[in-house]
Amino acid sequence: MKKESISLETQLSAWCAETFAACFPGVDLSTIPLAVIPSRNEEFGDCQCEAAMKLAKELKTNPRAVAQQFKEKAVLPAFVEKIEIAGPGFINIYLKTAALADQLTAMQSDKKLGLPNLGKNQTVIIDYSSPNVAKPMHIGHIRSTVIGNALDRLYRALGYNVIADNHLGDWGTQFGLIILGYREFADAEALKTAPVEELERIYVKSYNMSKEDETWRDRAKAELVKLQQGDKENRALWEKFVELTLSEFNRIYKRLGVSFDFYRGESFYNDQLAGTVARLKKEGLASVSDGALVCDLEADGLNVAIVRKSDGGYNYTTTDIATVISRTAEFQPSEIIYVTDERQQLHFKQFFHICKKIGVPTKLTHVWFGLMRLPEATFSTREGNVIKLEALLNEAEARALEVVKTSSPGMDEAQQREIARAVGIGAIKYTDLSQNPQSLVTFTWEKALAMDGNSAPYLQYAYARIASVRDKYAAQFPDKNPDDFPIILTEEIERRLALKLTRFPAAVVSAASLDRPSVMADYLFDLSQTYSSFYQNVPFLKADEGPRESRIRLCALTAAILKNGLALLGIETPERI
RNA sequence: GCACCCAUAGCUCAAUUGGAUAGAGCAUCUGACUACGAAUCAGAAGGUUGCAGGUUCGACUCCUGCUGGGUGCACCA
Repeated sequence: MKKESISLETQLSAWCAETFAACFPGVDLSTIPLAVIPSRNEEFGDCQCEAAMKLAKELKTNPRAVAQQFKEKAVLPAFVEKIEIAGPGFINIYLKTAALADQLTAMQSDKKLGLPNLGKNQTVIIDYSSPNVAKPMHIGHIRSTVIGNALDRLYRALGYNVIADNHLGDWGTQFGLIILGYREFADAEALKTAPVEELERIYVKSYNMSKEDETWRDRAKAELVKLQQGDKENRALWEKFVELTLSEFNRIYKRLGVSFDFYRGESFYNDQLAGTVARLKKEGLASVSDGALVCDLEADGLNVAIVRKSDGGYNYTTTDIATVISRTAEFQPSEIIYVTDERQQLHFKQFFHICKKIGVPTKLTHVWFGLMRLPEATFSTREGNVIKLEALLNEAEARALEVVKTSSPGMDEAQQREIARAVGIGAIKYTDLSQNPQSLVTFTWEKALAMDGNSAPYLQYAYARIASVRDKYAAQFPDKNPDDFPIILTEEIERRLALKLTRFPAAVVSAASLDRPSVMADYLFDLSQTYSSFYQNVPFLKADEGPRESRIRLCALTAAILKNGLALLGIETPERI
């Protein structure tokens, strides 16, 4: 990587570490966080270092004195204007404005906008979306899909070799019920027009019958056994169910701009389950209890996990362990990330623990999010109060279309629709991505489809305005190239914008390493707010030559970051909205 | 009963993982379209961070105990 594309904070962190080492030669600094971070408050410089206070705690001395010692010893890097000691021992750093301009120039000449190649030669598997076959996707599925996809994009942007795997729920006891129900009361017409809905109807009906009718339950069980033993007819039916479901899911994924490298459902690992259990037994981790084979994790505070049912069948703990073993052998990933809702926390803790015990070296991460609820209650298929994902997408596009029509009445209809699609889908995604997911979410249409304030359309609007400025500039000054002029930061708002622009790479790194797309969304919104203020308060096209070109360049870099940053969240940026 | 999670402005959420005066958006109020797109901007108002203790230079953040809500806890995934 080119040296100038390393963020200023990264360089300053290294500089601080060196200076502290010089001040305190005998002291072990390895455990002290020495990083330089963006200032928490703009009035206290551009960046700050809190290490003096942390170090003072370690040394049991006065933090201000430590900071003072640092300041006396410090030889300022060329791009630093000055440093100041403040408060209990903050080291506030002021950057030279010219250095900021240089940093922007370097970013602009880099196709990756300064993103580091952190993931070189590392494979990360992201397991997300993972819906069940024969059940329509509803609004509860969107979070895993959208968050997982954003992580996918973030890791890829940082150079990781990402494998996106859709671990479909395509195997299990429900298929006995569905096969039986299908034979008895499938509606051929409904199966054509709305296949997954019909499969679900069949399942629900069959399930309810099994609860009341023992004979029915036994027949379903028999169908399941036949399927598991490879019976041709049942196998063909199962394949048909999977195919019908997938084709419908793919239609939704396409609308969402989501794609996977693999669709390896649970069935893919089916023939590895017996071996997995054998391995657990061999390692002495499994024991028989009430006829079932279990891993007792009581000692680690993780209850008991069943790995083979008393009827000899396997359950999802076993499947998940087998999946990890298989993935590790095939891809040697450095990490596997799972994106699911919070209800599965215990399950993941259990099987991560077991994997560790059998010596799986891979880092396993569970990214969980709060359950989606309706204002009245938790929604469930049985209650019949689910909102289907497609209905949500349709509604989003319809509402966006209304807005587009009123604000751009002259546009032809096809373009209006295309924009409404990007804006509507973007709004939905952003709603899920812009908040820390670890709290339960109450679904409201109003919130899901927010179009102003902290929302995707706000960011898209900022982008479209820049695109418009760019085109107007090109039309008015066809013989000029802004890049032939230097970036000069004279207005305070220009400097503030510049500082935020330089922090794009750090935002991406942070979002990925915390597995929180919301960090990226926060950054982009903050950037957009600063840009909007710049836009509203400083003339571009009417400015004198020089400042004019410099501002056009700031606009261009902002546009590039908005476009790329939103792309990392899977959100499109139309040139006109 | 045990475990995990959540509680911040009227509402929806932030707070760089222990830092300086807790910040945004919506809603409310006041201003700004004969400058580049008003899906915008400038400003005002809004807080005992659920409660009570504790740890320390410093707590929304960590510890203990409560209150209220959510979710799990043996053959569904």
